[in-house]
Amino acid sequence: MADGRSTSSVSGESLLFLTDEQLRQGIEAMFFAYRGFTADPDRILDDMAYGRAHHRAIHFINRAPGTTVNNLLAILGVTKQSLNRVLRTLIADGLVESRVGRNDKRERHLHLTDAGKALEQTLSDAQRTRMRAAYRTAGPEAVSGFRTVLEAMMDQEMRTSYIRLKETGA
Amino acid sequence: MADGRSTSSVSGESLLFLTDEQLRQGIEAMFFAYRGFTADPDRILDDMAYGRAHHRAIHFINRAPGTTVNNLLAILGVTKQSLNRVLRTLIADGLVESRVGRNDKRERHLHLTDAGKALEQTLSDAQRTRMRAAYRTAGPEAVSGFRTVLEAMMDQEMRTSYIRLKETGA
DNA sequence: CTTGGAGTGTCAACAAGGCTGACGTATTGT
DNA sequence: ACAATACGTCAGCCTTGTTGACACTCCAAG
Repeated sequence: MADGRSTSSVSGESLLFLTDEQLRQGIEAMFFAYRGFTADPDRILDDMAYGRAHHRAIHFINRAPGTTVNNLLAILGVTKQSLNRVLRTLIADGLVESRVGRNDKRERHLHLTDAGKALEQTLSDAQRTRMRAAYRTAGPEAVSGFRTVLEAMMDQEMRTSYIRLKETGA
Repeated sequence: MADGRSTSSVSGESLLFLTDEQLRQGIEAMFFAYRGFTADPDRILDDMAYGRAHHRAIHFINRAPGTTVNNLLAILGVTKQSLNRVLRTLIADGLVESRVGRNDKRERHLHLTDAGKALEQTLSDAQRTRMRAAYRTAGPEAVSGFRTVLEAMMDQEMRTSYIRLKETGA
């Protein structure tokens, strides 16, 4: 560590040294890339009365229709009060529908309305466009590596959520 | 788009189709991974009176010692009022030093004090530890792809900043 | 059937960290 | 001399996170 160096795994024939400099470049890449990643939906949301928190809620409700509030809470990693404020406006604006659970009537199952789906489409189109461009530029092998590193970077808890969603969608 | 499919670049012998599903998985991977990415320094900062904004300022001052306020503003992509609030506390707490420019006395050149460097080290150690673990798990080829995709995902402006920093450090 | 606890909603208060607008003060360059 | 630049600061606003407290519904166990 003091010499800014750390041993690493072997890659085929070459030994990889992970210097602090290499790691820092990765850190900065994440910082700058995340800014780009959120920029396009942010621009769209700015014109409306919504923010990034609304986007996240809409995204995951669309991804897992009928999900409960508690479930969404766990995925988003915020307090119910924070989520509720966002959810309330989305429901009031007719983008999200909250249905009382059939089996357990305490639970609320969340669904996007047609208007909600339309907004989701608009937002994720914008985000996917950038993603698609980046993927094409980088090429398939790079994309595979990209996903592998991101997965390794998640907390165990989040990795579980991520995998579950991934399998749901596939 | 309606069929959830979009053509892409050719990869050696195989044709890559970027389905909306694949893109969405990438989007979710970014979301979950970024949470992990910031989690460790956030925990440390929570115990002090600082937040993520302080971390960012400290990081880039350390990265480019003597940088001007305007320069930092451009890299961080915030207003001077936002940055100033953070900078003021860091200077008051003796972590950052602001020196009047030699050539142009309007400019303030920012440096970390010893205490500032110590905090920077603590924060980036935590972040690098996770990064190193992820890099090792994923392997060298994945790391290369990871970086390639992230670079392609940045805004042109940010890519320029990123590259400049990268060359500075190397 | 009562009661504890889980799931949910909501109110209040607060903090971090973005933003805009306006203004002041050096300093520099034309 | 004057305009532009670099910086600092005050005031006010927004979003989105936090705690704490409380109420309601409903399920399940005693």
